[in-house]
Amino acid sequence: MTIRTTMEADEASLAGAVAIRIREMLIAGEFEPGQKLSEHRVAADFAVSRNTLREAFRFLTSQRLLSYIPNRGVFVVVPDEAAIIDIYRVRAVIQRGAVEAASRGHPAFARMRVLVEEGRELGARRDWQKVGTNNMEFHRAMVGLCDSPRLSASFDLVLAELRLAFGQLKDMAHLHEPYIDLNHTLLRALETGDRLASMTTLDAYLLQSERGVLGALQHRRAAEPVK
Amino acid sequence: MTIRTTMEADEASLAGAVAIRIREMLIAGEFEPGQKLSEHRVAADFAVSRNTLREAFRFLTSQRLLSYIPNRGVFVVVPDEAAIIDIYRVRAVIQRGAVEAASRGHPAFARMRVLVEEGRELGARRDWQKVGTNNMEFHRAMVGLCDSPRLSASFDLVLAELRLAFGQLKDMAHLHEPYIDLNHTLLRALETGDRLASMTTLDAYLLQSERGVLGALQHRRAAEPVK
DNA sequence: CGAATCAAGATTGTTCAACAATATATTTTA
DNA sequence: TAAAATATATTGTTGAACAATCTTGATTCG
Repeated sequence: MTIRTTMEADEASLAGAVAIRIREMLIAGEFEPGQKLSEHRVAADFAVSRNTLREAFRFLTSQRLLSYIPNRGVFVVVPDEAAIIDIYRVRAVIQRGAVEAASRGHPAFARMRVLVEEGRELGARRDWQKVGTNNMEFHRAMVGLCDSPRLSASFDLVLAELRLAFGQLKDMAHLHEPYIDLNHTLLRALETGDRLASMTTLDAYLLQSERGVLGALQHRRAAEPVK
Repeated sequence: MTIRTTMEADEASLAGAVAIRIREMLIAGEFEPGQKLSEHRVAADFAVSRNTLREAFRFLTSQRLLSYIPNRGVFVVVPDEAAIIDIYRVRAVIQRGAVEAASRGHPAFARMRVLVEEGRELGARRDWQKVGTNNMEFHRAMVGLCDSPRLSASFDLVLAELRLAFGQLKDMAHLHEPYIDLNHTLLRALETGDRLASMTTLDAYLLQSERGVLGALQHRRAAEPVK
């Protein structure tokens, strides 16, 4: 009997399962940015009742993946520049907290090491899709240094939003390539307990990553203006 | 047409209104800690349908005020020691971020000043209930220094959880009294741009506050053991 | 022609009743 | 007494229905 405290979507219930499926479709970019999700249609597509679907919608809205306008319905969120900037502000605060919380021999390091290695292999294979996921997993693991379920949950939230943003970009191609090495450098600094180097590397990563996303975002805006 | 992006409960919809009412009752301690909330009964009490109530429950679950166990129902969350410790870990990370983000003449300072003043008056009147609320509002305002809606949202989440914990304590009497002056000191350090003093004062506040809550919590456990 | 008005039409908001699936309580049996 | 079986209550989910609100398109008027 697992307790569902917070935001882990429960596959147990149908509503939860539907929420998970929709979330994966959102992250995979299978909906148009800003698209309206009709209760009738989506309920029919997933073969569930409207009431059940509405529960799933509520869940995804609380995850900031869908936006909800009373009496008008539910829409696919399109993270704009302000959202990206804010997301990276959250990341900076939380991940700096992780640097300060880092203690020698913390179990999170093991996972980070595995992920760095995996990242290298994926990079060699030019599988940029998976490199992106791997990169996020690495930073998720890093936040694990805080040993704080709530900080991890908050971090997961902005990360999911970031994935949504990625999914909406056309060619995020090798947007993540440069970070394979940066992550390695960061991990080494963390493991040796060098706070200053860790902070510097982290800040460099965040700045570069944010710029990359903002750039790609602007590129899209230019290609596909307001309709 | 206000967009409901995130977690602001929408009074617009009935489900949202019910969620807000239940949340206020939770924070006011009008439910037993750990109490099960029957869908039938609560739906009848609030004169809404089960489906609508379930939407409200989902919302409050995402707020970590209710816990949800599939096929068993929804229960009033009882923050334990681990939760309190984690909450203060989140507070430390976010509020330290606020200290670093603090910039001269930031609008948040105005509000903080008002709240410090109000806190003094409430303290003089021995209205400890409102002193508690005022204290939380002060720190909420402080997080506003980050200018990050998402950090504020995360902070609101843990603060709501903390209020739930307070509501479950019998005599939180003047648990908040010492902080009236500490908040003033903190504000002064922030406004003068003295990062070091700000950090020191913040850490002192968080440590003291956490101890106070943990102590009160242990006191309750002793008085009312597991049934 | 353009803007405001008004009436369909569609969508969301909410309820209700029903039934299946699961958990809880009670009784029976060993 | 302990385990098993039954009965009862609760949650999970559905479908239909109707009210409230939004959207659309035609109509009218300036």
